[in-house]
Amino acid sequence: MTMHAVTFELIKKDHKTKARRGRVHTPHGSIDTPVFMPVGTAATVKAMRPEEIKDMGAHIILSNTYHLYLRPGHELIKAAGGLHKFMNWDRAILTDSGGFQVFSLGDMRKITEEGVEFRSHIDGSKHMLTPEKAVTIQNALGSDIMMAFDECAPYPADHNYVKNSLERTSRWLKRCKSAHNNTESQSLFGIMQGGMYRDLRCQSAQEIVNLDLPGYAIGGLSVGEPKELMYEVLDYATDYLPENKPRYLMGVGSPDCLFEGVERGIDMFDCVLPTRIARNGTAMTSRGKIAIKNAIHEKDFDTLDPECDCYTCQNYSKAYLRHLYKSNEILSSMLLTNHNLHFLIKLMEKIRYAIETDHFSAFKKEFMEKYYGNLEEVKCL
RNA sequence: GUGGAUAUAGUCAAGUGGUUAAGACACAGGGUUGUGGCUCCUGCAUGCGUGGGUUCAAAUCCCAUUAUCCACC
Repeated sequence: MTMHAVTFELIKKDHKTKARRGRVHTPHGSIDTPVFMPVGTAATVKAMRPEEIKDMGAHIILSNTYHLYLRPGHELIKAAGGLHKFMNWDRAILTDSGGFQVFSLGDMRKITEEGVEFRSHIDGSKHMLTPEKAVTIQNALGSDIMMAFDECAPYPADHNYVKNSLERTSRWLKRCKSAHNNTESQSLFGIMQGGMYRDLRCQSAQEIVNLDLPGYAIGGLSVGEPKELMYEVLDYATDYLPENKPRYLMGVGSPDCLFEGVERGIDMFDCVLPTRIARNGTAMTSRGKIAIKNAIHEKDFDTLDPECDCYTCQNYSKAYLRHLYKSNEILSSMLLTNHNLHFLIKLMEKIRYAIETDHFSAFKKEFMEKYYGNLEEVKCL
């Protein structure tokens, strides 16, 4: 039995669904699950100070291997005393491996058995990322949870391509595990691939679970496929993962997807959605999304969400927020980001409470009706 | 009063005889799911100060007129 820096405690299971209430323990504190993790790609959750994210109840945030490797460089962050110290965040950090960037940065890259050769999006310089390198970088960063270096297959992709890709990802995972030697302070999570194919999801799961890692992620979803298809994959994907380890659905963060994921046994989520749409003028509220730039809010002196107790909703009107957005003021991003993150983090708190008190399904129904107007339309999204 | 210049969308403007009048900003709507994002997409003048005329064809040429600006009396 390997000793892991990160451990999972399963506290309660929902009776009607696969939803679970748990707790992830890390060297930088514990995280109640299901949890939504704000994304701070470049060692900062855009427009937020660490204190703000803490105050709204976040206990873990994400950062990114690829981006920090290119700028400012992992050696510099190591010299600064590690990522926690560098960015003034003393709670848990999960770092993505750069596998997703290989997928999203598209063109200028070449995937081989050894790893991925790519060009920097910053200056065009040539680099090679391998499983070993991704681990080395994440070791230097000192994140609590390191993600395996994987290939996120695109959608659509044929069975043969996805099979080859997942098998290579499994081989890469073994290399990641071998390269990772400070298991007492950092934990490595594996990533399941397999696209939209059930047999491949099963195969991928078996291969990664064999390595007895402290946690497993489901990757390769939310890459452009219809939501219904993602739910279909999730229906069985979580069953292939061990019950006593945290399950992390990568890149998912719209409220409906969070509910659907939790319902299918997901414990951890991350997504740029709340922070990105905040910067682009959209707020998530208990009554659905609000595009603050719309003319209808010009003289609306009410707050974004009457049910919200975030800093923004305590102090500012929609008319003011609209003005800030239209004027391109920095405070617009700050206030809307604060609100959206607060909204999702509180939503997850409510979901955890609902699981604890055995009314998850009822809470889901209540929330969805209010957020999306009526449930019939949600299926069409 | 005389001479000159300019009048094209809410604003700044391209176009100087030939198919549905660039572009930018503003305005209006939409998108965004392991962040290459204070971003991307879409819409927005049947109309070129006004009235005539020339021409197969005029924002473009001609005449008149109005407004604004600049010089000089």
